[in-house]
Amino acid sequence: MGATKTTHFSDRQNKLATLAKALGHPARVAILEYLLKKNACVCGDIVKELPLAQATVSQHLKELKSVGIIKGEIEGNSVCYCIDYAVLGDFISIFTDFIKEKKIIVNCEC
Amino acid sequence: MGATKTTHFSDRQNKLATLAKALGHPARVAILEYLLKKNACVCGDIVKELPLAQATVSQHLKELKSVGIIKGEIEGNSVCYCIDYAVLGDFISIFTDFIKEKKIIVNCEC
DNA sequence: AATCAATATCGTAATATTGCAATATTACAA
DNA sequence: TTGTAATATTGCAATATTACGATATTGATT
Repeated sequence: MGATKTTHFSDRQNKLATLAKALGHPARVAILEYLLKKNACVCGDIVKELPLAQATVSQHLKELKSVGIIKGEIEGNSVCYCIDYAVLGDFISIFTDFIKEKKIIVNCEC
Repeated sequence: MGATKTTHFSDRQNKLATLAKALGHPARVAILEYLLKKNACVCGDIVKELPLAQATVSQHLKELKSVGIIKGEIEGNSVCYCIDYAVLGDFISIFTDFIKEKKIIVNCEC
């Protein structure tokens, strides 16, 4: 085994899990944090910002890109990354929905 | 390698990553969803609810417990799980803060 | 005490993730 | 066109995760 069983879960559950997983590494949190602050920036700046090798950062960027939460645009020699706010917004609303199902009056029976 | 480098990231980044990671599996999303709906329930019910073997569910519960987002209380020979709303609330506020740093006027320069 | 039911833990196989050096690729500059 | 700077990709080693059968543990029941 080792592979996640996704087929038996709902699309919504899988989607939330996939996006949460993308946030599930401090380097990727740091990348997003930086992009949220700068709004957009060149890959090289991200590499300089992080305590990881260029190859590793590139891999994390790829992962964030594959989930759709960021996008990169080639600018001559370099690549400018920015957050895809549509996807991030989607994530936030799924997460918000998820949380909203909770009963307001918190009264754990156990 | 294979181990995440946490030392060079901030506590806040690591915390957010850790909690996001806990949500990064559809089974754990499903467990939390169920607990949010039921407010509290016995382990056996969760096992019945999920398309996974008892041992696997137990492992996922352990992971959620280790992050603190749920807690289990022994009730005779069964265990009643519920969400720790303090921790979940903490998570939500960290996430909200994280998001709030974004510039409202979204205008990607790339 | 013996058994049963519920849950946790162990052991292990399959797969995924993390990290990096080395190398490839690409666009620009000289 | 040769070189250089910026990114991406490849290949690989170390470690983590996922999944589950088997077994242990614990409380309840007989």
